[in-house]
Amino acid sequence: MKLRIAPSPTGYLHIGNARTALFNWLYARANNGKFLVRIDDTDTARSSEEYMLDIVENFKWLGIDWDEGIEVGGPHGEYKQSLRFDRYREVAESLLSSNLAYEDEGAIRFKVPSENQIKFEDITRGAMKFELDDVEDFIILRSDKSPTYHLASTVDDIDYEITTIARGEDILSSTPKHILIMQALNADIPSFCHLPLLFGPDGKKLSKRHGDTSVNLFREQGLLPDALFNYMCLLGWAPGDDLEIFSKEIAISKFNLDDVLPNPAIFDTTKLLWMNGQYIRNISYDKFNKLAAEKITIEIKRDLFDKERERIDKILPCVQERLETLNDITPQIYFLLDEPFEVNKEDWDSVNSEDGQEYLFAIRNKIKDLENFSLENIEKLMRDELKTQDIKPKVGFQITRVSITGTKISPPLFESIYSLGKDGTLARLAETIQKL
RNA sequence: GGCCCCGUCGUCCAGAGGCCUAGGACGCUGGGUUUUCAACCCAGAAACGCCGGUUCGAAUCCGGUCGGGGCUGCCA
Repeated sequence: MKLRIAPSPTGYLHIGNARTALFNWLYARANNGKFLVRIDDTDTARSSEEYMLDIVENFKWLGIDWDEGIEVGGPHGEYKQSLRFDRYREVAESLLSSNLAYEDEGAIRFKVPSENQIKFEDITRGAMKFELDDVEDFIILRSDKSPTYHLASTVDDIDYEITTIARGEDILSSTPKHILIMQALNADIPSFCHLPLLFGPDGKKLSKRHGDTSVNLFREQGLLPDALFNYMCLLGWAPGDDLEIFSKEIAISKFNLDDVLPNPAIFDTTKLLWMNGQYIRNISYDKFNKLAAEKITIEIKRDLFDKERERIDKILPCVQERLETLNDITPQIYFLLDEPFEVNKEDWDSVNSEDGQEYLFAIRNKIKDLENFSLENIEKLMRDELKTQDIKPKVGFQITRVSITGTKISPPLFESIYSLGKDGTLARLAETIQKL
């Protein structure tokens, strides 16, 4: 069994293409088959090297690997259609000379036999039947002698011995043309599977007009590849037993193209974000720490100082619990960086009170005298002072939070203070008190 | 218009004649926990497009209808 994905490098890797690649990959892996990646760049005007690199790079990022094709090589050259135009011309010429095609204004058209029909079995859709009367003679070689998609794709599928073609449903109506070419070339007809399309929230084929739907974007937004992978699996398929969060291994062990739903799915990022949060919470501390450092560095556009790293290390476990994407990290740890510190005016006003101010003075003096600046001692000190003054936690803690972190929304208070360190905390408190 | 595909909660999925007074998840609403935001826990609202037929019995099979979508390029 051999499957393939054949992206056209006319744009960054699109989420729809990624999903198609994923299902092909899963099916190949589930059946001990081969998976091949080739580049369908017959549209030379719109294709670019940059897009090709992006597509390949993002397949890898998602954890999709391949046994044959672009970059990894194989018995059929470089797996780029733009390098095989001679081969396609040769096939077009042979079709021409055997009278199965004809010239039309410099182009070559395939002659579709009339009064006949093409039947095939689609893996997810069952029996398909097309009347050839409805299929026009179609161009296989353009007047500039470049091949069209129908020709190039079909010739490659034959030459590379693809046994199962699983692609988007948008090509379902073109399949009779491809079968026609295969028959004309006396090739074996592979199995076909037309996967349901991914729709945007408006119920239309997912495309540019729905905004950026590239895999890149999700990557930049701080999605984990495993989370995206898992989520895409769920678009048109499920492993059963109401299992929703699962590993690639599980997916491979359960996957079957037969089970893929024939109806389109709307790509909605809400659940994806939730799932990403689940994945973030499940990765190891070390891995999270590494990812977080990378993200922060990118966002503040400089390396972290050792002191900053120490502080961030302390708070990260708390941060890991309250994230949706990796991009949510920096705002939460920003108060620990050696960057200009600012208190949000609105937040300050909403937590400011006379009791609060008194509390601030008191804990500042107590912290100054605190010898062992441990998490436990900080908590004890702050709770004791609450009792001394007989005020509610909210009154004392919230004003402290804003003084220390600059905002009402932050990681847990004691951990934040502990991470900031004694000197840092005293400095922040002093700064606030001075402004009173 | 023609050809083709599709139709279960707002969304994703379960359901392959009786286990369905339709299940799970996200989201939503309410509650709990709580020093903020999250996370977490509990509860709730929420769907078989419609009409016929087959059958003792249909979300499941058939027909029609309506609705949505795709293709209809010398794009893929």
